[in-house]
Amino acid sequence: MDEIIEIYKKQKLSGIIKQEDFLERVGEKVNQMGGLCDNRTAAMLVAHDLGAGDTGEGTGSEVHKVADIAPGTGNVRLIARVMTVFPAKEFNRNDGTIGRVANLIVADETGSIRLTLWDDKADLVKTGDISVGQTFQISGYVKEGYSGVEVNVGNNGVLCETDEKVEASVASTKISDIKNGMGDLNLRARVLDIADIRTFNRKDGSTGRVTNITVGDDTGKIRVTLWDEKTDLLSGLRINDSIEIINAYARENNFSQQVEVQVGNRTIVKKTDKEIAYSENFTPISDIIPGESYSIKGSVSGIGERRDFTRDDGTENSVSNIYVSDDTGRIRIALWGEHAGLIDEVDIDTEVEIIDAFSKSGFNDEIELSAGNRTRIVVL
DNA sequence: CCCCCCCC
Repeated sequence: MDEIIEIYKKQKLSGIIKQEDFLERVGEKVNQMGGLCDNRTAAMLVAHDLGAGDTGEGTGSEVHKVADIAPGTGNVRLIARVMTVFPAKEFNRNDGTIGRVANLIVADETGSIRLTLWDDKADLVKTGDISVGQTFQISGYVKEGYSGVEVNVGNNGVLCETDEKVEASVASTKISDIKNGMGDLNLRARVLDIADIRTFNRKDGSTGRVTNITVGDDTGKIRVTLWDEKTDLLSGLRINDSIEIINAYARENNFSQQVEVQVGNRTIVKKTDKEIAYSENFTPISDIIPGESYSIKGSVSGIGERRDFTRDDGTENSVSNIYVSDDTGRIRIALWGEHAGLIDEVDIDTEVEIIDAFSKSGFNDEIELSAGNRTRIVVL
């Protein structure tokens, strides 16, 4: 209580508010923050709310925007939403005490920045009092860290949850820059294809759900894998929607050897209004070599028959074939399953786009494309 | 952590 009164005096608040009212408001603040604020922090915040100019470290009246924070900014106050929480770590100080440190990524409408929390503030991560999606009033000091400018919040800093609504904007990675192993990945992209949801059994006996979407931006496209409850997002998605994927990670798929974006527990996927440019990269037919995925564009130059067959494993399927020609050559397309019906929709000379078909050396050692369930076909 | 590249 003494320290609250000390702040009351130090901030020369007697001309603004009665001491007892100040104490009451501090109490309200503590309750409002759900126990996340101590008395001293709450007192500084109330003082700030009352327009006090110097409430200690970083609590000057100006609220900084993330984009304005530079290495020389000094103490800052910001209001930002937690985008990522990294686990807290302990370390030994030279004086024999155990220090704690934790990192967050927070964002406001101007960008995102890393917060480094020390000791008591880092403990809030350990106790689960800080999680993705919460918005905080933050006061700390700016420092150049390992991965750029960051805000350090120590014992004199402030980290208080607030109800204030903050639009979070995070720098996005271009698809062509995505590398295996990347974390903390944010993308803005256009939905190009949406697959069905599949269920599978885990080794522990539980049932999982998984699905994929293909997304593109002006630098390329990538397969996105959504797990379990994240597959529910599909019901709200349509092809050509613009989406933001926040806090995803990139992993090479053991099966395809391609890097994919993984949408896990902590990843946020949401639609945006922003138009995202994407143009399909069509390969000239004569450049196709076996063992890759390609998109081609051309005119139908041959139409075969539909055939129903039984696979070795007993499942039924259908296949039909068309030929497609462009300026550089002609190729056979095997149309599997639902694509087999395409032969009824096209005539000779119909323009088509065959997107994401897999090339292989087929019948008579000729290169052909397989249009399977990862392939999208557009009839123009 | 899951999956196709199958037919004649």
